[in-house]
Amino acid sequence: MAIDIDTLNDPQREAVVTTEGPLLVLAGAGSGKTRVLTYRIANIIERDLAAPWEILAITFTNKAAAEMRERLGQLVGGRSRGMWVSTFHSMCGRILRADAERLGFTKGFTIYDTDDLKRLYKDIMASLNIDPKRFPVNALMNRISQAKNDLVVPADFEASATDPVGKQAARVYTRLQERLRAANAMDFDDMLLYGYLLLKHHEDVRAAYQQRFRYIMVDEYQDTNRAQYAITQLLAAGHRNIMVVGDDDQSIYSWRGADLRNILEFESDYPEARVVKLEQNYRSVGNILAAANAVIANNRHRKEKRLFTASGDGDKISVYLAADERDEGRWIAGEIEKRRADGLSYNNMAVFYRTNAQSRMLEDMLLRAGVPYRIVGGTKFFDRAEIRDVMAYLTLVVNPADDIAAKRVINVPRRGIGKATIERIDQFGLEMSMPFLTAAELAIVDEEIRPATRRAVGEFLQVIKDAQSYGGNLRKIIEMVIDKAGLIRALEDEATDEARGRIENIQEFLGVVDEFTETHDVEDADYAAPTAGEDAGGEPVRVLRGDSLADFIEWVRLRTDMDMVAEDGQAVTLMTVHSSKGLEFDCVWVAGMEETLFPHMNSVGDAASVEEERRLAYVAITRARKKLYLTCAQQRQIFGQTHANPVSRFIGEIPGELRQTTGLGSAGFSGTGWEKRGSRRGIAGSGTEAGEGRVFGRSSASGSRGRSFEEFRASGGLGRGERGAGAGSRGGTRSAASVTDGAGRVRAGANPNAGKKAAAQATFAAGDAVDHKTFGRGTVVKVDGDTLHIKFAKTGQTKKLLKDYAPIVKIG
DNA sequence: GGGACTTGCCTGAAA
DNA sequence: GGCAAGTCCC
Repeated sequence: MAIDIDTLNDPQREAVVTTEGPLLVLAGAGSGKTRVLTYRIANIIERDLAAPWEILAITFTNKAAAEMRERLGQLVGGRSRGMWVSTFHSMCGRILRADAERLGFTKGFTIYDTDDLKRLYKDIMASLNIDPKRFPVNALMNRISQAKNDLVVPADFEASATDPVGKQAARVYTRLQERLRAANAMDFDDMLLYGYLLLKHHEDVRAAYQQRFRYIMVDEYQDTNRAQYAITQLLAAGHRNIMVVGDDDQSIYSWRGADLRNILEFESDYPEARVVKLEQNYRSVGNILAAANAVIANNRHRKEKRLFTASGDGDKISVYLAADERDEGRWIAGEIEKRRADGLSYNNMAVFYRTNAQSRMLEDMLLRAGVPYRIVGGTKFFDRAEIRDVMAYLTLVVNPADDIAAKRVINVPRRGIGKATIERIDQFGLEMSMPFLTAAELAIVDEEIRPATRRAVGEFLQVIKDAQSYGGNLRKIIEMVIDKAGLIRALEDEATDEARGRIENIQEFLGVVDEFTETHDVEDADYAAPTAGEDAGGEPVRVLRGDSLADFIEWVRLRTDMDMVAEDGQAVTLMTVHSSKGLEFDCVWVAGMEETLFPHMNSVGDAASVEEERRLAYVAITRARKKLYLTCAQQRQIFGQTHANPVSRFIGEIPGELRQTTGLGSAGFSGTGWEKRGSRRGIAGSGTEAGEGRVFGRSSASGSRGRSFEEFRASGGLGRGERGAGAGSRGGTRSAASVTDGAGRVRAGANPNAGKKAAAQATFAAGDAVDHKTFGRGTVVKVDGDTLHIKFAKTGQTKKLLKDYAPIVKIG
């Protein structure tokens, strides 16, 4: 298929056809960045400027890489085969596997994720007698991670660390790298660090990749850290055909090492660089774009841009002042149903929040209103204990030196191998400098250990050995390991709902195995060019084969739940603002627009952090195509404490004529009786009781630029046509968001026939089957006013629950 | 060795 | 308030 360059605007076209030399593309939100990237690659291919394997496109997430690959497939079909479209980490993984020996690793090295790494840290800290109370694990981990991202090796770190934490970190860092190497393992940061060191110190390797990659493209360049920057520099030094794409206004990851200098100084790194600005926004209506522009204009440190759009103004931005987070969630649910009634699909709607803790109440309210939703992030599939257990077994098959994996599962499922035995083996292994697994082998003949325990150790080792010598295909090997280890059997014996859930997860994991096999067919590899370390012009190297256990493990390690956001069915998307980057929806709700929440309290007080929060707000606003809603709550429970915080400064930064405010006593708020309950509670964080017992905005954020609810309303925050504030309509009035039926019971969600699964209605009768968030399935035995008597299947106990507060859903 | 109880934590989160 | 890790106790 030919690409049609005429459909691009001028700067877009310039970026596409500028193939030679360094190119910086400053791509504003919604300016068609991905299109430019894919068209540019397609253009290179179509004009035969390079073979596919001479092109490298780097993204930050697997999801982004997969999307790009798909869009490229549509543009150039099979000619994208062999192209490296990958994340920094998987690219480094590939480079490192090919020459692992040069750095003292073998090709089968394991990648440790944060959880594995933490175990190792604790281990090391114990052996170095470092008190985790004085030096928290997380602090040391952060410090060392930062060092790795800055390409500081242990020796350099030691020399520069003068503060107490730094000194301890230096000890840990040195030992950590030794232990990782002994376990033939790397953490995520090491992949970049060692990737860099390999290229830096092995000239033949560097030269091979420098020659190979004629064209290099890096997406989201504003998010690169120093290590990624340095790797990019090295790789691009050959042909200097380096294109980076980014938007400094969307840099929201400085806390994980992203360095804005990388993009701001691109032009001094490459003086001959061409710079293209994409400023036409094709996503949002005028009012939304104007709001975004107005907010971001308050940042002092940024490259000046003027985003514009050709589309009309569209609706004003709706601001809703809720009484509390419950009201906020319910209002959002109501508005969602209204938009749904207008004919908009749930898939085009999303609710964002600043912190994950906010999702609970929003979920609860959507559930009650019967609004189907899906959550991005949160509990991660691959982080579940049962999945990690399976992965640990598989890892041991490929890398028996992986002590963390061995210690994790030697007694999973329970085999009667206790702490004492594990410590004994571990100690012995450390003394003899042998892997834990080898030490365990010797423990079988250790007379000091009980015979039954020794037998159990033998059984455990046998599982690994059997798998190592097993010849079947990938799925068969994995099934065999699960079977021989008895993982599912042990769960079956538990016979609880939770255990059944875990079994389902393991089965789903097998589905993931199939997915891997399907998406990594053997042919793919035939298109890859030789890597360094192979004879030049030799056999094409096979990378990621569909049937290799080691490849499967790496693939799993480098992927996350972001990749698993299935598009099945109709549902509203719930996620943090951070995870919304790169996405877009017709309608967007941003909840919790209050000082101390957004901007977050940890950021106020530091100008640079506030600017990052503002960029975050900018990202949130620019996700919306047609309609944007911002909500805030007058009071809110955070970690069990009630807080009353002023309206977010970011709302104030949107010009008044662009927004329309409702809430707090207006028709969107009433008739449920919540407010009575809520008002009985005290309000923390403000020692002041204002008139009528209401305390507005006198809490933790005093002195900030956010405005209290009263100020906000008094200052004309409520525009024309808005319902009056405090109009005395509290209680008893019908509203769109909640309907009171004849019996005084409340049904959340005004759209009764929105046919969705698990439609929750807050009306219960005896005999109803319900599902409780923690207690599981149960049956309503009796309804006593607001109190439900529910008998739970799991425990057999009957509990009294308040229908409006308990996390229960009617099912069936 | 394993279950019950207590403590401490808590922004965001890719690979 | 909720969760996970650590500690205690049988």
